[in-house]
Amino acid sequence: MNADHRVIALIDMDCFYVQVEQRLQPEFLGKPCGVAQYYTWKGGGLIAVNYEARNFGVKRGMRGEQAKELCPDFHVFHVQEVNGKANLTRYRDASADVFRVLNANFKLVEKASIDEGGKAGERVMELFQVEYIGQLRKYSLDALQTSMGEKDGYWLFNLTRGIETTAVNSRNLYKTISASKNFPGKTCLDTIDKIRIWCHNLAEEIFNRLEKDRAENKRRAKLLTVTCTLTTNETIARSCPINEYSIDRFANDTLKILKQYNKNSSTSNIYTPAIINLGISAGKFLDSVNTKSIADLFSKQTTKVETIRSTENTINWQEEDGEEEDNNIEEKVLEKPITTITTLSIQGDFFRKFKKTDEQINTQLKSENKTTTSSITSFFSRYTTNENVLNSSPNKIDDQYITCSKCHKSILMWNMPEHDDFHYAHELQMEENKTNSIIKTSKPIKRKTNKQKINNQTLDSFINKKPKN
DNA sequence: ACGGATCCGACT
DNA sequence: TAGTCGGAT
Ligand SMILES: Nc1ccn([C@H]2C[C@H](O)[C@@H](COP(=O)(O)OP(=O)(O)OP(=O)(O)O)O2)c(=O)n1
Ligand SMILES: [Mg+2]
Ligand SMILES: [Mg+2]
Repeated sequence: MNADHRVIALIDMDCFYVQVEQRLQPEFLGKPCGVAQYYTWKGGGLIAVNYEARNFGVKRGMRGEQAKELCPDFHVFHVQEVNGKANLTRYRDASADVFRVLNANFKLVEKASIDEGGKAGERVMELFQVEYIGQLRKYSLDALQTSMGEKDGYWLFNLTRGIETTAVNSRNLYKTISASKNFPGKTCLDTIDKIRIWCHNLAEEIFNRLEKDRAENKRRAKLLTVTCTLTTNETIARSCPINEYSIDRFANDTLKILKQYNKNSSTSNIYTPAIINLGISAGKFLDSVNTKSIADLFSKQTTKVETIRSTENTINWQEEDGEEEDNNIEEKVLEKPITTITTLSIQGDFFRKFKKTDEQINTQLKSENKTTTSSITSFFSRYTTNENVLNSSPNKIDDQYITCSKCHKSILMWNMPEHDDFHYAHELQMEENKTNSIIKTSKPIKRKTNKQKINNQTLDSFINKKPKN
């Protein structure tokens, strides 16, 4: 794909977790609701809020109780809990469903995280006193590089001229699998017994997710990282190798690491300073097919697991039993890690910021804008019922066709939103070509609003797939 | 007591 | 190159 002529579509589900719940309980469709984690502390913390509820001022991060004050009819869905910890499996699975559909229908799909806010965007706006990205064109490459650094300045210079050739990544696989939990206030983990239990709970969740990942993606995590925050407010992260997927091994390894920060006597059950956040993460995935042969191809790589310094001694990671007679515990053998993709950190932040700006612009452009919006259920049905959504073959019944007013082509009814988008994109392109040819005052970016939704049908009749969960 | 989770760059 | 830490979302 030539980066000069490519079209990148951005797909972002509306209030995703809420829709996942509504799909399971359709009686709440059209009602203000949100998804919260936990309950006992002020009705739980909201992590997703639908648009009906946003109209009442309900926001992510609010407590369920506060949402009820703002919106008496507000309904709270609660995240499933397993062993007293929020478990996001339902949403991960739903997300995987979305990506299965996307991957089956598009050549190149990249998972991104585009959100409002963003420090880099703010810094640029502040520094250069601009509101729109195009206004940056009045600054020289030199000026941009002086303020933003050589790399980011160059990127920005080209970006403002419509030049951005970064490849779209085709990978969607996560690089880490992690499970963590806060233990605020009185709930802090201040005894070995409590810590042991939570090491086990987190280990179990990680294990389950790793096993599923191994089956689906034919790879194995090689590194376990334990992260904890103590009441002293310091955060510590330590890693150890994963030799085998096992709940007990994960739990025991985690516990062993944590014990090294216990200032109390090792015979006491009291743990000081207490733990207010505990997390386990698995990463450094390696393909499990041909692992042996691949490992043999490269000379053995030795990786040092950082020594843990305390005033008295230096402790290194070591196996429980001495089977692995690697007495030089300073070094352990790990296979060569997979190559990681690097991207400029500024990119995501920058877009995030200007996305917000765009939304401000939207209010001015309301009347001429439209947006293609549909429910999550219609997303699945539409993109799974047709063999080839984008180029569906025209051997269908006549009354399913409509004539496009712009190009007078006969278009399958359910392809009309996409077809219409084509014209929309085309118009944008023409406009952009005009403004790009000459460097002059920039125009606000023309953008679709979220308000006027066409194709917002909640087409229950199209539902042919329901989750089991 | 604004949680759980993921990614990435800087630093060493 | 590997592990740790912190920032960002
Ligand atoms: N701080 C956050 C942000 C998001 N999410 C979860 C819940 C969201 O439903 C999902 C998708 O994130 P979005 O930022 O896309 O938010 P929504 O889809 O909920 O809302 P919008 O309609 O604005 O996209 O990720 C979360 O748990 N914590
Ligand atoms: Mg969003
Ligand atoms: Mg969304």
